Formats: sequence, C-alpha cells, structure tokens
Amino acid sequence: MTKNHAPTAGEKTRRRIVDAALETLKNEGFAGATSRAIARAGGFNQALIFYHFGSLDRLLLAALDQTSEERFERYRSAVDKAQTAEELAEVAASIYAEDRDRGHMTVVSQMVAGSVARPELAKEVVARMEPWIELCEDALRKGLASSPAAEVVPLRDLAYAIVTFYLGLNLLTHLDEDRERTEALVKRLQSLAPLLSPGPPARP
Amino acid sequence: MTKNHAPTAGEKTRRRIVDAALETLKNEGFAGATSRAIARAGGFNQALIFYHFGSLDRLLLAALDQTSEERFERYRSAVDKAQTAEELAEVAASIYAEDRDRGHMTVVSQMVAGSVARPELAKEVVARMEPWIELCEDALRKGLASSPAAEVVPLRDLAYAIVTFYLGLNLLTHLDEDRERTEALVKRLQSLAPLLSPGPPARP
Amino acid sequence: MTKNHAPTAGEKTRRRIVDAALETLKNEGFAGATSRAIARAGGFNQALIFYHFGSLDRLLLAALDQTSEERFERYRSAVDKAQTAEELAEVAASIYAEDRDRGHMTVVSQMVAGSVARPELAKEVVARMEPWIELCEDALRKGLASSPAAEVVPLRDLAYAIVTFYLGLNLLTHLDEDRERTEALVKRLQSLAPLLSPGPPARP
Amino acid sequence: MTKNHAPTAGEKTRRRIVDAALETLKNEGFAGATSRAIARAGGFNQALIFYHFGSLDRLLLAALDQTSEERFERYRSAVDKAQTAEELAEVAASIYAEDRDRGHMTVVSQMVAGSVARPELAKEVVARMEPWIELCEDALRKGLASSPAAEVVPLRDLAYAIVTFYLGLNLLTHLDEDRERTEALVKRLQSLAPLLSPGPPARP
DNA sequence: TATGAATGAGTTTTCATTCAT
DNA sequence: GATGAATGAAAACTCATTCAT
Repeated sequence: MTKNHAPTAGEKTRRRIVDAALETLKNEGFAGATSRAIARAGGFNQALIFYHFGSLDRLLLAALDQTSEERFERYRSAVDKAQTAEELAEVAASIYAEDRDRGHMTVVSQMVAGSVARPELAKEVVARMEPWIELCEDALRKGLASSPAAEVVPLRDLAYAIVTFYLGLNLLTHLDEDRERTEALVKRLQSLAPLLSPGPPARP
Repeated sequence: MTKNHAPTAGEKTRRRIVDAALETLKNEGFAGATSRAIARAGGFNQALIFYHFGSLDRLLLAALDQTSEERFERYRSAVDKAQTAEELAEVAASIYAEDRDRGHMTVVSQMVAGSVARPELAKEVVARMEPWIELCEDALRKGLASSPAAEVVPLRDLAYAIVTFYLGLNLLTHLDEDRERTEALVKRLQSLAPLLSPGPPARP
Repeated sequence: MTKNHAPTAGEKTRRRIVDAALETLKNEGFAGATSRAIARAGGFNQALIFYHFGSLDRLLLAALDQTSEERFERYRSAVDKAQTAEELAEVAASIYAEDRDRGHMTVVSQMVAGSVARPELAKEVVARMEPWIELCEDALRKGLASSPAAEVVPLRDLAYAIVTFYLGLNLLTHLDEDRERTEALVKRLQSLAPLLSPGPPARP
Repeated sequence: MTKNHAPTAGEKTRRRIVDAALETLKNEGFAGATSRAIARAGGFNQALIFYHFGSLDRLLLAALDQTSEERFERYRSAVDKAQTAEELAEVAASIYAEDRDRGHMTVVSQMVAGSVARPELAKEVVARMEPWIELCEDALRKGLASSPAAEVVPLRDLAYAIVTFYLGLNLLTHLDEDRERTEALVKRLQSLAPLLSPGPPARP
C-alpha cells in the first residue's frame, strides 16, 4: 500500500496539489476551497488540478485520503501500545490535540459538512470514516475489556457515537474563538477514564 | 415579545423569504444556499432578500433565529413536564426525531459548518447555540437529580458535550443515506436512560 | 421668478430632496449620486424623488439650478460693485474660495463630467452654463475696459475660456489631496490682475 | 523599455481589452465604462477583463497608460522640433485636434471626473498627469524664452494652468454638440502666439 | 507534464423605477 | 403627499472547467 520507489515528477506534483488543498481546506473551509484558492496556496496553475485529479471533488477526496492515511497508521500503533483505559484516554487526548493543531479534523468536518446535498461526494466521505470507527472500536475493546460498560452498549455503537461526537467537537473547536470550552471538555472526558477501569472506582 | 397584530405585508414577505432560506439550507446545504437558489425556492425576486435583510448572511441568521425560536418554547415545556430520566430520554428522542424530520438541526449544523473561516458569521452562530446548551443543562439537572453521574461531570460540561454530539449526529444523519446507524445509535442511547435513574445513592 | 409666498409642504419637501441631492453630488460624485444614496442623505424615501421630480436626471438638473440661482444673484452684484481690475480679481478669488468650500463647482463639474454620453442631460447642463459665461463677460468688460487685452481677444471668447478653465480647476481641486497647487495657481492668477489695468504695468 | 518580441496571445488580448476600454470610455464616459459594456464593445467575455487585469479600475488605469504613452513620445518630439512660439502654438493646436479626434483627452477628463470620491483611483490618475505638465512646461520654456511673460508667471504654474484649462476644454468639447465654440476658442488662442514671440526685451 | 488563456454560468449586491396603499 | 414593497436589469467579480500549445 505504501510506495517504496522514489516519487516520480508526477507524484511530487500530485503531492504538492494535495498539500495545497489540505492547507486551503483548513484555512478557508469547504466553501473557500475553490480551485483558484488551492492553486494560489500551492503556487501552481489552476489547470493542474484538473489535469491530475479530473475534478475538484476528486482532489478534495484525495486530500481526505492522504491526511487520513498519514495519521491512521500512527494512531493505530499508539492504540496498540496502550494497555489500560487511562493510557488509551491519554492516547485519545493526544490524538485530539494533534488533530486540532494540525487541522486533520477540520478537513474531515469540512468535507462532511460540505458534502451535504452532494450525494456522490457524501458517499465517498462516509466511506472514508469507516476505518476510524473501527480503530475506535478496537481501542474501546481494549479499554473496556473487563468494564461493566461493555455489556451495556455494543462497542460498535459506542465507537460510532464517539466519532460522531468528535465530528461535532471539531466543528465547534473551529468556531469558538477562545477554545477554552472545547479544551475543558476534552480534559474532563479524559479524567473520566479511570471510571471505566476494571475494579471499583477509587474512593474519594 | 410575541406579536399580536395581523402581519403586515412586509412581515409576510419576510416570513416567506425566511421559509425559503430554511428550505434551501435543508436541501442544498450552506454552500447551496445562495440568494438565487433561495429566491428560486420561494418564487420571489432575488433583490427582495436584500431589500428585507440587507445581506445574505443576515437572512441566514434570521432563518436560524426563526427555526430556533419556534422550537425552543416547545422543547422547554416538554423538558419542564418530564419527571424522570426515562421521560427526559423520551423527550430527547422525540426532539431528535422532529429535528431530523423537519430539518432544524440540519440548518444548525450547516450554519455551524459554513461559518468556519467567516468570523463575523461564526460569532453570531455560536451565540445562538447558547440557549440550547442551557436548556440541555436544565434537563440534565432534573434527569440526573439523584444520580451518581451528576457528581462526576459538571452538568454544564455534559450539556455542552451533548450539544456537540448532537451537532455531529445531525451532520452524519444527513450524509448516511440509510440512516440506520444514526437511528440505532439514538435508540441505544435512549435505552440507557434507566441507568441514570435514582438507584442506590453513590457510595459515601 | 423668486417666490414670495410661504413655502407649501410640497415645496419644502422638494427643497429637502434637492439639498440632499447636492450633498450627495458633492460627497460622492455623479456616479455616487444614486437615488438610494440621495434618499439616505436626506432621510427620506427613495420613491419621493420620483414622485416629485419624475426621474433622477430631472432631480439632478433641479439641484444644479438651485445651486446656480442661489449664487448667481450674489455674484452678479459683487461684480457690479467692483470697479477696477484688482477689485474684480478679488471678487473672482472669493468666488473661487466660496465655490470650493461650499461645493458649488464640484456639483457643476460632476454634472458636466457625468453627462458625457447622455445627450439629453448634456444639453441641459450646457444650457445652464450660459448665464455664467455672460456674467464673466460682463466682468471682463469692466475689468479690461481700457486695457489693450480687450482688443486682442473678443471678450466672449475670453469669458468662455475662463469658465472652461474654471471647470478644469474644480475637477483638479477635488483630486489633489493637498490642494496646494490649485490654491497657489489661483493666487498667482489673482496677482496678475494689475497687469490688465489701464496704464503701463508698474515697474518692479 | 519598448518590447521587440512578437506579441504573445496574452499581450494581444490585453491590447484588445485595453482598446475596447478606451473605445467605451470615449463613447460612454466613465459611468458607462462598465465591464459588461467594455466586453460588448470588444466582443469578448466579461471575465477576460478580470483574468487579465484583476479589476475594472486596473483596466481603466492601464487604458489611461496606453493612450498616454502612445502620444507622449510623439508629442515630445514635436515639441522638441518646434523652434518659435508660433511653431509651438501650431504643435499645440494639432495636439488638440488629434486628441479631440482620437479621444485621448476625453479619456483623461473622464478618468479625472470619474475618480472624484474614489481616492485610490484619484491618486493614480493624478500621478499620470504629471508627465504632461512637465512636457507643457518644457514647451513653455522654449516658447517664452525671451518673452516678458516668463518673468511674470513661473513656468510651472503656467503649465499647470494650461493642463487645467485643457481638461475643462475637453469636457466641454464633448458636451457641446456643434463644437463651434471650443473650436473657435482654440483658433483664437493659437492666433495669440505671436504676441509671445521675442519682441523687444522686457524693460529693465 | 504543465500552463496561460478562455468561457458560460454563477456569485452577492445595487440600480432606477413603479405601484398599491 | 408620502411610503413600504417590489422588480428586472445590471453592477463587479468568481466559479469549475476546457483547451491549445
């Protein structure tokens, strides 16, 4: 899946274009991610987008793919390494921090929001959320291993709920200027992790 | 606060325009809610939007206000009437169903998503979410009255988390064609309500 | 020609509209003197313009008439009173100062400039310059009475040349931010008046 | 400074657009020089204007530059060749005739008039008048070499006055349908040139 | 592979004007 | 007399996309 050969000129250009698309999606949102804006951000010709990707939609999906792939492996191995609910919560918090700071979830939430009323785009975007739900489910399986919570909600549903929440969270993170609230919320959630650990909750 | 007089011609037109804006926001999303599209949807002249609202943004915010106000009172009284956590969960589920079917939260989530990278719009949109967080907090206060959960997370944070989740949920509801998943998720969450009911008090 | 009776309500409104039109012409130029801008400046309804004047062009011409009439009598008597070339030069300089400060010639030059390519408007505007050329000619007749200059150029031509120059001057006065140059030019010209006086020029 | 290479497609198009802008400025005035009107005049797509010039203002200024540059060198060498006041007066008269017939000064006066109340445009327009004032000053220096007139008015001021007059003249030329008057005025002024010729030196 | 040029349809917004009240 | 509402046409400018080179 990952390439081993040196990148061809074409590949390098495609990469440049995708990077510019991600930049623009982060800074200007879906509505601002026009071919002109992307070309300006990357310092190349508008027409290149269509030469390499055929359409703007296909470029945006490619950008979504790239940002996803880059993070997926890293996040998966972080999840694999974590052992306890606390460790997983820490992983989750650091994923949030990185996604927020580097803009990954801005890209995702913008693509999600932008693809409403555009069925072909929506289909692709939804499909690209699948692996994340699975990763989340795996993490939950480990974190809730012997917790009573696992019996109450199917992990699949819970994973879906978390991704859903994450989507909303990222939208709000971008809106609220001071970010205090979203920040506080994430910290709060993280502090709850011990409750899910096996055994009686630590008495106060 | 509510008007008693018969609506003037202007008020009726403004209403027509707002309704068309809501329709368009629901069907075409934020990016598709152009002045032309709204005028087409409502069967009136594009210029009317600017005559009555000055700018497209102001119309969109007015639409957000209208759909919010209409629902707010109704939801508040439903929350006030509910007594137990189960009842509140039922109220929540029916709110979700209505919002989904009538499109309220599509409007909200589209406005939220669309106002990324548009600070002036974002400010207004965020301000308009406040009452809903409060309503949610009130509901939680009642629902978790004697539940141990209330000790673990401040209600305010939890309310914010729920609205956040709701935002993501509505975005996804619109994307996923079959809606099975979001539907199932909501049912599942509803079924958890009894857990929050007053059981044995938290251990001292 | 001048009215003696108390102004009717209609006359008062017409006056308000004309005043607003003049204000707008001065501040925004011909291109900015739209019916909306004028109505805003005067705090009345756009439709009033059309009710009272039939069209925007007719209002603008009425404004031109008013500002002209107001000044004309005053200037004529000043000219009549002046005896020598120096006195006339002083009158001319003070006319320039007032026109500049109160905006009369801005109105004129904007109307002149704006009526290019609008034959009906141009015709009316040109017609309204006639009395000024005559006033200027009269002044010249007095000022150059026994000057040799009067033999060289027909006064009519010279008057036309002066009005022409005055037109250009006003356009430039509005453009040049510091006005130093136009100001200096006017002073310079004024200082030349004695040269036109009868008798040998004063030796240095 | 001048290009030697064959014009690229882009240069040819830019030229076409500028020519159309000049045409429109001449025929319809500043207020009528809309992007639509210019595109119609040149038979090209409106969007081309923005592709090549970015904004309508920038096109209009480019048009002003082109018509200026084209004439400037020619006029300068005509001025350089002329020796006597009479010759210079002839040059001036033929410049007027050409400017009038080909529309150069209509363009200038329209740009001047149109940029009132548009500071950014005004700044650029004023800057573009400078070389003409200088050219005029040079001509005066030669024409008035040994004339007493040179001692009375600084040449700089006189040059500014002439350009000012010329501005007004062109505005009026376009307004007065029959042009008889402006024509006569120019002839009259030309006939005055001999008065400026070296006669007896100014009395010491 | 890349690019400058080009375009038709779109964007938000403003225009002068009309009309019913 | 006066006004709020309404409109078709037009304003400047941007869109995604195509195409010749």
